[in-house]
Amino acid sequence: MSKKFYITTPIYYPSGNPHIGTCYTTVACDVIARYKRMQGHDVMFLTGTDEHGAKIQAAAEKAGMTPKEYVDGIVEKFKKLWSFMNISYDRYIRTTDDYHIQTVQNILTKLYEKGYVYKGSYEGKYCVPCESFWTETQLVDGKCPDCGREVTDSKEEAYFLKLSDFTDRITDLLQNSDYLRPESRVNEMINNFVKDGLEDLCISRTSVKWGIPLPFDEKHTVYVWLDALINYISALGYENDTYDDFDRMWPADLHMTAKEIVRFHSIVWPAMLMMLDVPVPKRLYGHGWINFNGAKMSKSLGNVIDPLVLGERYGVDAVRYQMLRDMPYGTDSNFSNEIMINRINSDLANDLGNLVSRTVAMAVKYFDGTLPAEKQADEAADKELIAMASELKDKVDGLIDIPQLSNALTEIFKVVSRANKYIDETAPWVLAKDEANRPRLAAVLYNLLESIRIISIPLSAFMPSTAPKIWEQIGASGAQTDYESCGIFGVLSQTVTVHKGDTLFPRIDLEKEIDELNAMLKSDGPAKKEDEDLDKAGIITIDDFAKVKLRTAEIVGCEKIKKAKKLLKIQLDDGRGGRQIVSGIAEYYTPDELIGKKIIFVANLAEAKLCGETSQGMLLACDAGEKVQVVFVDGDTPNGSTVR
RNA sequence: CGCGGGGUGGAGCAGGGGUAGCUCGUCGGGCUCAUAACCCGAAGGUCGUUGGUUCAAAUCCAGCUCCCGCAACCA
Repeated sequence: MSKKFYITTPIYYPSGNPHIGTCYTTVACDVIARYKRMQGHDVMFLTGTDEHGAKIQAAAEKAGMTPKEYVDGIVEKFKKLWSFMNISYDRYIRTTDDYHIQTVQNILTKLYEKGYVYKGSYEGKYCVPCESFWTETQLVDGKCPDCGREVTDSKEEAYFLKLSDFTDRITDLLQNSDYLRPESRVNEMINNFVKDGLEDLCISRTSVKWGIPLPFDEKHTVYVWLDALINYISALGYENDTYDDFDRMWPADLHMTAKEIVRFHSIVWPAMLMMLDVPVPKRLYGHGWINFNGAKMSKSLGNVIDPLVLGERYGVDAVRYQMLRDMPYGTDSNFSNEIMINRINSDLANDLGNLVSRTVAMAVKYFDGTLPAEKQADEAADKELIAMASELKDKVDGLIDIPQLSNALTEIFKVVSRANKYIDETAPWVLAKDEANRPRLAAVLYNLLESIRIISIPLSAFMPSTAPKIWEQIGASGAQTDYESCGIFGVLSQTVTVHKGDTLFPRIDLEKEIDELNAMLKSDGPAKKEDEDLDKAGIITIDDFAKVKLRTAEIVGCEKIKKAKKLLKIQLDDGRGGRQIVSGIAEYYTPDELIGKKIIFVANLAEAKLCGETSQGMLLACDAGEKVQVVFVDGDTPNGSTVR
């Protein structure tokens, strides 16, 4: 009987287009899913999109669409990308699907009846026009951060999830099981969120319309995170009639996520399941981020690399390979065009592609493509290669389970290297010079073809379209490409026929490629962003501008605020008795270099407190690339002069 | 003294008490089957810093320092 294996990606939030980070998570799941299928498991691979919430609502309004229309468009993009990346998901869930909504409502009813969801009140600052609650710290100048209007102290009734009852069980789950991996994340969660006792989670909003209504109080919609987490079981048919896989597939064998959402998956999710008396998933893996040229991946920096573009240029399998190969276990990885191209050239073109190419070429050249049955082994020469190839399956099996995909690839490529070395050691071109050596030459080529066959089987999970091309070239087919046959050396026919094929991975000209990619980045990077800025702000009138009172002042005192990384406390001589402002420029200026300088500041900005310090205004500064440049005033302008 | 992770040859990483290892790059050599690919060899490191434990520390402990996330604040 085959064992089941249920693996999930997070469901992605479609407020923008998919990027390489979501792509990594999904490809990693795909590799594991493919590998498990190959091993004969009954696999369910789930991905999807998380389509409710205020941000979607806002993005849709801006685009002049209904939320549903808006997400429909984005979902198409996700599905297109997954199809392009060869993602073999079995099911795609959308949180706007009826059956999911039904499950969420049923679960909430259950939790409510059990007393795990209770009505309380949410206290905070409320902005009436925006219908939004804000915490003290979110306020801007004590006003609504969205519209800038006054907020009032307000209480809103809200529903809470009684996480506080589960502190002990969650602590136990995190510390005494191997649920959360890598282990380094356990301390992070315990110290930050669990140690002092879990707090009940507010799980309903009246301000967000685009969400699932609470079945027992329709004024409220469900907090998106709760809605989202439930997808892992609603997609199996838990509390709905659309699917019927829950008993067979649950608990999940692996939830794959990126590290920033480990918190919800390691605390809220298992607690919810405990409340429902449903078993918790077997494992949660929080992988690191892909950093681009050392900086955090971000759209505002214009360094998002479009997986579609990369895939079109280098081939989908090459991109899949590089992402997985360079992501270490547990921590972040670096990405740059150079890293990617070097990886493709050295591993895929030089080592793997060339190995296949030279082996097949020799079989064609010396035997017209079909090996003779008569072979002559040389145990001393053949032993190591055969041993390494034969042991590969077990090694990769173990690493896939952990899951250390990068190390699995390393193991596979150790055999590739050994095979290349074997060619050098046996020097087939020398053997070919003497007819008497034909049986030995045939054995050498056979051993190489077998090694390639064995390598290509686990590799087929990572590079699903390359493996069949290899099989075609080395004359492997049917059961010779099965998972089981990967553990056996000597499966290919003794008189196998090879077929010379196209180059698997053409070498890439590094310099030329880098130039072209940089040119692409420039053409749709910062310029585009500026336009968006303007669009967003809209056109203002001279009267609007007149509301802002700008004045000059001299910096007479300046010091760092100790508890803050970015803040400087600045004393100004504004010609009217002085004032204090706080500015977030500590990373770019030292107090000494500012004292004595004249600057321009906003004089009629409402007072605010930052890290306990009062700020009575704001100095003008401009973004200068990565840095911030304060606007200084030359000459002997009197302090307090009006700027207009 | 907020919470975590990390500082190992030019770059990226592995190791986690007992001759410092891998990939890429560099230099030299070999080979000519192959995608200017492949194979061998060499150079290059006081394993961030100071002190401690130990017969022995990159590894354990303490202090310091720098980097990167998260959290609080870029008014």
